[in-house]
Amino acid sequence: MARAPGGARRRGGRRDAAGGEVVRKGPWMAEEDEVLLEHVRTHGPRDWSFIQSKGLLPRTGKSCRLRWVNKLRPNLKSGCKFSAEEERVVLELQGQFGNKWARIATHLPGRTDNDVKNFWSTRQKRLARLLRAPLPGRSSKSSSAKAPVSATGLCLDQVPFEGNSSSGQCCAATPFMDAENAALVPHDQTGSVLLSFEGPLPPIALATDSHACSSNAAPLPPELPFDQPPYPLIGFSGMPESCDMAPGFISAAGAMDDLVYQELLPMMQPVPMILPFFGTECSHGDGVKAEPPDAPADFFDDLPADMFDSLDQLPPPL
DNA sequence: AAAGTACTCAACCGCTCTGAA
DNA sequence: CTTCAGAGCGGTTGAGTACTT
Repeated sequence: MARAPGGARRRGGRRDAAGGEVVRKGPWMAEEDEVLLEHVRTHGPRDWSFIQSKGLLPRTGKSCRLRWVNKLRPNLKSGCKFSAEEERVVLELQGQFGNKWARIATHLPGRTDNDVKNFWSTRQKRLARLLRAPLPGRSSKSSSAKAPVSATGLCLDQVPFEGNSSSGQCCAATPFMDAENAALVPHDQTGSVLLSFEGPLPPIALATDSHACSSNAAPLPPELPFDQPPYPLIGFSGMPESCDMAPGFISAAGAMDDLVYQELLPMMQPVPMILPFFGTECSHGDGVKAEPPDAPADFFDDLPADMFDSLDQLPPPL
């Protein structure tokens, strides 16, 4: 999806009285990248404002830094969709930290905070559309950013991300449940019927870059034992091993507010009960299409008999 | 094939944090 | 202690592309 660099863009850059560009904005050109890279080679990734003050580039220091961080920095997985494991990490860490994208990104080698932010934003938009409801209250700096969602508490964020990401060119498919199906399940069932995670999840282990398009993983942060193999995504014996699950479906009913539930109710009518996460896309290369919601008839016959043992009982209806 | 919609990505803005003077 | 500049971060926007109808 490469855009032609230097093309007209919404932000044209400030100009002086003579019309000459003082601060250039918009897409970066290859020559600008070269200058920026040269600066980093000689000075390191710092002194960004030096670039502007010395007239090396008609860009602000901020802009230079951003360009470096998001595009020019080595070891970036640019153009590579989030793998299932990466998605899982994002979901988990967002639950822990809230919208601390930079912090989350430190746990994802090759990913920038912008990547994570975009990923999350896309997910939220899709979710909002599915629920036919507006996104949760806009930023105001205090709401979303400061309110991490617990790993077990359901909020809109906890609804799984449907796998467009599974179509990534070089990363593993995302075997997420069919999000539309998820929306068809009453919230008290999505929470308890699926899986019930009580207590803290095990520490995140990073994807072993096996799906990653580039093997040049950045240094790992010290806080987490990334040298250990990833813990099982779900301690769930019945799961097909080929379908490692992202945790998006790990949802608990309790926190979903009644408003959302009321909005979901009409949608739930046509389908009595669907186990949402079984509408998975266990992609094996080509990707297997999710089961359509209206054709789950023999579906359960294929599942191990004991796979529901670990599931909670249905809670009493509201 | 065309139109509409959804998705992705790059880059901006404004605010906050941090360290030096 | 205060001020200020630079760096960093999160939110937002809109163009281009992909997908669906």
